[in-house]
Amino acid sequence: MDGRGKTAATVTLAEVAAAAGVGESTVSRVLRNHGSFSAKTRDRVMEAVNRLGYVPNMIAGTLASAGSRLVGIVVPSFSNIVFADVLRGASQALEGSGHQAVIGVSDYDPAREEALIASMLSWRPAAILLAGLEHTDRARAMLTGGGARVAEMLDIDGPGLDLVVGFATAETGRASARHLLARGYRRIGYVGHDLTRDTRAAKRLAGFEAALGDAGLVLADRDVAPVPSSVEVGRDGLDRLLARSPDLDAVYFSNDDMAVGGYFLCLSRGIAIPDRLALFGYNGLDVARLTPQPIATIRTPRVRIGELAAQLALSGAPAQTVDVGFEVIAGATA
Amino acid sequence: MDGRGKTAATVTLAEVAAAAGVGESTVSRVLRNHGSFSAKTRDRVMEAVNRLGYVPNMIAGTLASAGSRLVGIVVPSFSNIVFADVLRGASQALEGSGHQAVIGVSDYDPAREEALIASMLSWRPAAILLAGLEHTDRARAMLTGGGARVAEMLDIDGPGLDLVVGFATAETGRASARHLLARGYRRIGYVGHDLTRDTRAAKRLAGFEAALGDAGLVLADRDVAPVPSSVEVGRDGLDRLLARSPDLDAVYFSNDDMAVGGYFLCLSRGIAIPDRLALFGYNGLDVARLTPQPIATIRTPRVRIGELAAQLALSGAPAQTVDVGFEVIAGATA
DNA sequence: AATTCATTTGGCAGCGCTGCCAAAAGGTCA
DNA sequence: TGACCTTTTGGCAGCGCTGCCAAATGAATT
Repeated sequence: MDGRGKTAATVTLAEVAAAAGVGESTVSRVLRNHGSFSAKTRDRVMEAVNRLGYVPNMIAGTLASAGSRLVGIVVPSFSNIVFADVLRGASQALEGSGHQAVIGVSDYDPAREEALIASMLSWRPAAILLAGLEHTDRARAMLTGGGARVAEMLDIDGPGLDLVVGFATAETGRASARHLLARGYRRIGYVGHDLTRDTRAAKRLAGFEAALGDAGLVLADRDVAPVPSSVEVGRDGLDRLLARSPDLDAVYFSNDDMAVGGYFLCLSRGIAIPDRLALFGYNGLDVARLTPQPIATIRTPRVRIGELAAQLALSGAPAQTVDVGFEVIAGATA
Repeated sequence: MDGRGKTAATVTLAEVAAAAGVGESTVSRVLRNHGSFSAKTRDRVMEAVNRLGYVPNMIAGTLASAGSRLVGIVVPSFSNIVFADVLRGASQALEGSGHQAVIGVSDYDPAREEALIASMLSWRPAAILLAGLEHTDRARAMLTGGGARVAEMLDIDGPGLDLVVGFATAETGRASARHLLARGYRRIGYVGHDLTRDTRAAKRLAGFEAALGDAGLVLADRDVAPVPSSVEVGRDGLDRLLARSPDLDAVYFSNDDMAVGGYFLCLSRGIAIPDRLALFGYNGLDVARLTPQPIATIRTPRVRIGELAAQLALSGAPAQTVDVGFEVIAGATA
């Protein structure tokens, strides 16, 4: 137990073969349940495997057979429930097919994403799953090299590299605006977080503003904090926004974390929801549906997106874009 | 573009060597910046690498050099912020040292954890990071095989296999009880989730009850739902608990998700907090600190735990248990 | 018993890279 | 100029496994 990863006495296939008194290829066939062998042989081999505590070496197996059972996944963050759900869906799908997820976090940084993609490709993964359609040119070039299938998840507003699984991001913003407009709200503000990093949040806002424009309106005011989204940032953003524009009758938040923060501010201040102020979020977050008044939001099938992306990427499906849709949840705050 | 992961025309080290007019080992040395070579040679090699778009094959490299730069991480869930934070910490640490995280989700199932460990070991990882100290015997046996360093995270209440990084789980329960007792609460209930799967939640409850016992008290009532924790389960659990035992003056929740659900129930019902009912959670969850009244809870350094576990496992540190401690956050609900 | 065919098995050449060693090239000094 | 030392370089044998092919075995048929 010296602490170094020296693999003291690793048992190899050849040793198992010798112990079982069969050839190496026979052991390999039995272990992979591939090709034919007699029941007697199988028992002999399995006995030796268990007795010696043999653990197959995927590194060698992959090298020999060309084509790994690894799948690279790059997400912007672990903390955002959106990506946690996507990862969950993807893991589920991978589990079934005997693949392993190699996961990296880009922290919403395209350069980090590029670096992660490069290092993942060096493991010759069967597929790479990414969030969104925005990548550096070099990342694109590496991915189109042809080695691995590529699935871009969550956003379908634009051309993809291979597989694209998601929903129309800008359209979610438009739908949110239409919902508020249909309920008669006219003096609408926006509370958001770092839009330069979170390009999908920026697309939602663009769609939202476009729909307001169609109705002859503009965003009355906005507060955008250059930091990641959180309950706190939503609360403080709404606080600032209302200080500047007390006459707003509705606020669109960049996501449900932010909206929950706004909701808490209203609770603390005794601001009547939705009569005095309507709130609209984005994500269908668990906690936002269970506040005393469920928060109006957009629900997207995130787990399904991860699952479908993984399935398609591993099934050899042709390059395509799959729109899984989204749903407006009316809630009680708008 | 037939969709199969065939790696159309993969460039190999040998091809780069030929293109640069040098030997294979020279290319290898330059690429790994290891051993000596002249500046002129380096430029020639790098030019060829870029021109051909060479991507090193880690599979082959690892096989040849014995010892991979993969680190296996098995967590019970992606959705629970605790593990998201631990993963974030671990990823950060791995990033710096040029390692890749291979992540699996056990869904709180020891058998699945065992299967994941087995399949990760077949990638000959440098280390394996796990949540908690509870594992199947076979999992333990595989892990002590010596191939990879092992770090068990979050819980230090018991013997570990190698490295253990966390805090005294039962003691968090005791501290929670002492806090409530010090504030004068005596009729205390518990609202929890699936304790057979979440063994750490069970340990917290055991500690909590032990501290009550020290004060000559017992848990007045409890509601335990056999499902994963969520805001909704906490809300409904408190609802049931209060229907049965309306005279409780405080409730301990299995975690902050659950406590937030309870808090929302109180808001809806107009139950005065903490005068009529005190609430105590566990986790130091973002949203629980931002409710109009911050929820009393225990904060643990989760990101730090992931980071430290990864660092120690990769640094060749001797087997040891590191207690990173925890903190009682008084909040406004107890 | 001889022939044919299907099933089961073993041998061995790589997969692409690294580590080791020996050889070549370059520098220094007498 | 030649001996000696240092730096740089190339060759090649594996790492542990899989895929291919040929050989051995067994069953069925004439």
